[in-house]
Amino acid sequence: MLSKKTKYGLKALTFLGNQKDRNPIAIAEIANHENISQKFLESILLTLRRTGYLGSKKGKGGGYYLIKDPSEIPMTTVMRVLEGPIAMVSCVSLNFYEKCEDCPDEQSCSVHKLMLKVRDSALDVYRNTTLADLLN
Amino acid sequence: MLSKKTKYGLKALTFLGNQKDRNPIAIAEIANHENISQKFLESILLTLRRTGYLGSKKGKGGGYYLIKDPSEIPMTTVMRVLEGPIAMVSCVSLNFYEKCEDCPDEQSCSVHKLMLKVRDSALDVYRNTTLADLLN
DNA sequence: TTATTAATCTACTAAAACTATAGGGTGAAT
DNA sequence: ATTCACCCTATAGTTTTAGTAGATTAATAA
Repeated sequence: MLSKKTKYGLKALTFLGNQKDRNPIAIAEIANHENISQKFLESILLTLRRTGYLGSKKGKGGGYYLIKDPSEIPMTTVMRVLEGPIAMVSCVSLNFYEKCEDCPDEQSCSVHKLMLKVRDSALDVYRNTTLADLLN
Repeated sequence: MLSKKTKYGLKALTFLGNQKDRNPIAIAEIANHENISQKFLESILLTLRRTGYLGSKKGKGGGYYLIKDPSEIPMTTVMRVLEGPIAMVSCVSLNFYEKCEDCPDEQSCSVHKLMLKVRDSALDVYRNTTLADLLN
């Protein structure tokens, strides 16, 4: 299951991407429009800012805005930042590889074989989809 | 992340599929060979039996054995039984569809769009992989 | 200039849900 | 009598999803 964190993060990015200009938009407005718990969204937007997708402005009239062009925001990194590793098992993870403790031989492991395929297919989707593809 | 339930279930199915004959194999032996908590594996094998993949025999010399040919066990149903819906969001699930409460319009929802692609690609893998493909 | 207001930032806490596992008893097959 | 699957329950641990309280920053009104 996709975590709400990822779901909310994607919706927020989309909402910001759909704006005409890039003026700051308050958390409250995004949360309201997308039916998201404001405090939860706050922490999500913070991590998206730290990743380099969003800029923020404090004080009155402040809020969040897209820093990059939507076509330069690939789902690969968005998913990694919000949801974590794309691989369902660490032994097939590109960025977070770890050997399975219980598994003596990766090559002959059925879980490894299957999850490798699944990872490749998911990666294919994420690599070929940017935020721009999800906008209206 | 793939749950250990699914991981263990797959390993058990593979272990049984790799046997020469179809004699019953005790839970303890499978658990031992695959480094699995025996009690946990017990409940997993039970659900696999109820799904119709495994048969069991009680008493001395008892255990579990494959009922179907490995080529007739598609990963689609194995994953659904062990891991749950293949879709990461219920609004793109074939077998467990549910409308998102927060989302007013599915067609314009970015999460929906993305997860539809991911589901299709995962489904493609699972549908084209049977237990036979994972054996040695 | 000063006070007020509106917003992000930070950290801590808490409730709820889910995961993984353990324990003990029952009953069937040998 | 023994060996196994079967079934039910409980529980520790982890993750998710928030909520609370306050600090910080910036714009604006007095």
